[in-house]
Amino acid sequence: MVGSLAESEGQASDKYQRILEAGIKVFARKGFHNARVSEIASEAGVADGTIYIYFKNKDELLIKVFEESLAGIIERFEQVLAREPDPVSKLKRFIWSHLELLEENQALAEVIQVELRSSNKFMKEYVPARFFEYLNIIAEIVREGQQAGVIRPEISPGIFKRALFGALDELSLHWVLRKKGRDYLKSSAEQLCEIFLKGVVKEGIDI
Amino acid sequence: MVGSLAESEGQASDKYQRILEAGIKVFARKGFHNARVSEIASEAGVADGTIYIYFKNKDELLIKVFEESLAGIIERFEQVLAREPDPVSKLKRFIWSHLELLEENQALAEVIQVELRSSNKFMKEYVPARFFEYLNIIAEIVREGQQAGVIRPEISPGIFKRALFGALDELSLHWVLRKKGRDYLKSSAEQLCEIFLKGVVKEGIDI
Amino acid sequence: MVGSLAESEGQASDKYQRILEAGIKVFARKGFHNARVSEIASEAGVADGTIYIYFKNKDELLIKVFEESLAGIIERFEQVLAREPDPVSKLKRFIWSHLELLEENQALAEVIQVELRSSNKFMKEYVPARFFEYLNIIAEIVREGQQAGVIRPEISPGIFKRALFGALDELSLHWVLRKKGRDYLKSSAEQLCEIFLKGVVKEGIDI
Amino acid sequence: MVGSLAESEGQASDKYQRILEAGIKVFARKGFHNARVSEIASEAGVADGTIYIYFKNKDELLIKVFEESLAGIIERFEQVLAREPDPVSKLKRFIWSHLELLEENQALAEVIQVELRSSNKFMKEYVPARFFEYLNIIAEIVREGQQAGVIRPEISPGIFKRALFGALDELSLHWVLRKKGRDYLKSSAEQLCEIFLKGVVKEGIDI
DNA sequence: GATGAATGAGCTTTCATTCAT
DNA sequence: GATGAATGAAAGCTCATTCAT
Repeated sequence: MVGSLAESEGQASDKYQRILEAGIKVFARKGFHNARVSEIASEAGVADGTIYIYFKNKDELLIKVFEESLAGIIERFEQVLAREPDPVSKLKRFIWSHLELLEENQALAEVIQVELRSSNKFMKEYVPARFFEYLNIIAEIVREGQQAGVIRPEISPGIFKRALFGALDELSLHWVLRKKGRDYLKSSAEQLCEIFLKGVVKEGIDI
Repeated sequence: MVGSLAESEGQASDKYQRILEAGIKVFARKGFHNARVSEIASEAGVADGTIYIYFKNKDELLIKVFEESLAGIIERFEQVLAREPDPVSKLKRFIWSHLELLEENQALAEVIQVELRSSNKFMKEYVPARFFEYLNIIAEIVREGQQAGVIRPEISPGIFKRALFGALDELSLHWVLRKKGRDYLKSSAEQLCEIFLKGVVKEGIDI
Repeated sequence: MVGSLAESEGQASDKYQRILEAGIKVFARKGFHNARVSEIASEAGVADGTIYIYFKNKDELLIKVFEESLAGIIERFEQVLAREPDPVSKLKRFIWSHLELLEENQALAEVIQVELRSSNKFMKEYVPARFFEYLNIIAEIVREGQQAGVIRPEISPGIFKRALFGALDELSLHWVLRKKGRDYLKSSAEQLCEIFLKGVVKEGIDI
Repeated sequence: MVGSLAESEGQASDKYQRILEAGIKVFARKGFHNARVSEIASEAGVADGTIYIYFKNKDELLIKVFEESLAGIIERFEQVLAREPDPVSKLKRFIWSHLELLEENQALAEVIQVELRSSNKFMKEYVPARFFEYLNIIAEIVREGQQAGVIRPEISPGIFKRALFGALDELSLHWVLRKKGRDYLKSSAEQLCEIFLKGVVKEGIDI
């Protein structure tokens, strides 16, 4: 009796957190539509009904999975980027960090890569505020670079942020789905730095 | 008799085509999982069961929607690109054409943008051959440019094609989901040409 | 044109017969409920719709399969039995012939064994007249035997006919379903003769 | 509170049993293929989905209906037969009991008579272990009788058990389907005892 | 008569959600 | 708060039957 109490009460009410993490795992494994609430519950070690105490429904759980995960990522990124001396290194660091993040945390990566897309669609009303925050890290670096005179002023930060994210996203997706190795992520990072910083056209060529 | 009947009925047995187009519309409107076979059927003006005469199941319909649509797009792109004199103009033309295509055909765009993703996931076994063909148009231009000496040899065509597609894709998604106006697409095209051809870093800055 | 006409008209309109035979095969192979009208059609080499020219519906086809098949069997049995000199040999011959018939014509056997049962049920209104005719062959032999003084008068022909048919049926079913060999049918025939003619109790034992 | 609630609800969670009994009724009424899961559910007073908590699917429900019902019957038969002094009376008692059982429980009878057949077919892989147990009660009596010297040694218990069951089965079917009265069952029992114990041929007649 | 493409009613099964305990 | 048995709506798919040719 004591033992079981200790066990069940063990981590106070971390149930919210546990469900969230179970959500990441199961959404990653099965995709949103194929994820079963009961599977998430059992992964989290709670009863099915318990999920509905902490989340309004399955959709909201997915949203929270994004939001909370991104919150952590954003915080971490801001710390990492603060250590970089200039906007150009920040941009490089962003690219590397985004891809490294995936490697460390594939389940979350799959949710963000794949489910964010399909959910964007069926949850049209949901505006992914955190995701915008994440994108704006990029835009902010660009603006900084423009102020510092190292990034061309004709570049639109709002479009650039999506272009870069899209590129990262597509390469990540390919890496996730096609089970590419570690080297593929490294090459991707190097190449993206080249492309987004210097472009592909040879210097001196008129375009 | 035959002729007039065929005419009044629509176009004889264009049912395959009609279902395909209804599929595009409904998948775009609802997403794959929320699209109801019965809705596709009624959109196509056929009975539910008729869909199963032409397609093995709902999954196969989605696949065919991609394959057939992309086949048309690829053909069209190859014609358009053939008219461009050099690899750099081809790359620009590709970017513009991709975005113009979306504008003309929003429903198809939504399916390709969003559903391709979520289906990639649950149809892991399906290898989207046509999509690879599409991507390879980009890679081919890069290779051409490298041979012609106008594109830097250190650029990997295989990674570049995904980076560019990802960027186009993300901007398109944003345009589709956030109902941005026509100008947004134009700016996107211009900016992407700048970014991917010349990079964002000011000339003369050491990186 | 000539060739195809010759072919299609080849056997005049034996289509009725062909469908009937296809019905036997497919009902035997799949059971009534799992038999597809289209499979019967293709087995018969006709179009699906053609079946509805010759038969009101699937149920009626099943009924006709029984009736027509039994008609042939009854005719054959009457010929065979007419050659037997006395009621007791007739009874023996009936048992042997019933089992031999199965061996020659397993598909029909399965239909009669299995589908007759389940169809009796869902087609409650249908009274299998031909089947009664078949059973009455047995009853008639018993009556003959009673008149000739070789069969005990206290035996009810109406109950005996069903008892014997049931026994034959059950052994046949076992043989059909469990893929027993030829010997099993021979032993069955021998044993049934023993049991139904002489009973199982040793002579002299009081019961 | 607990007790009274349990009482008012029926019998606590007898849902398994209730579904089983509803299954017997509906399978008997409609046959396996025409029985609707929703009808069984409403007959049992539960929701459609509840059936799938207790049974894997409709097929398994049918199997369980057999197995559980036969288990009860076999137990009852063994008790009844144990009270009979000798193999011959046991055989008589078996015949009477089988037919009496039907009378008491017509719905179950119909399922066993009719659906067992059609299911044997479509569930070829399912080996009706309980049914074999039931048959073996007969075989065992025969063996006992042979050891006791009251049943002829040339009778094969394995064939006899099927012959007797088939006869009982056919008469029962006729009784069930043709709505024969109580007397028909009595005559059937008497006649079967005569036939299976003493045969139909008059004593002294050479066969 | 013959065809076979088309129909659409109707089925089993799943699973998010509820609520009595 | 926590549970998990029960719910029941809803959807993909099948296939007997029809009917324009």
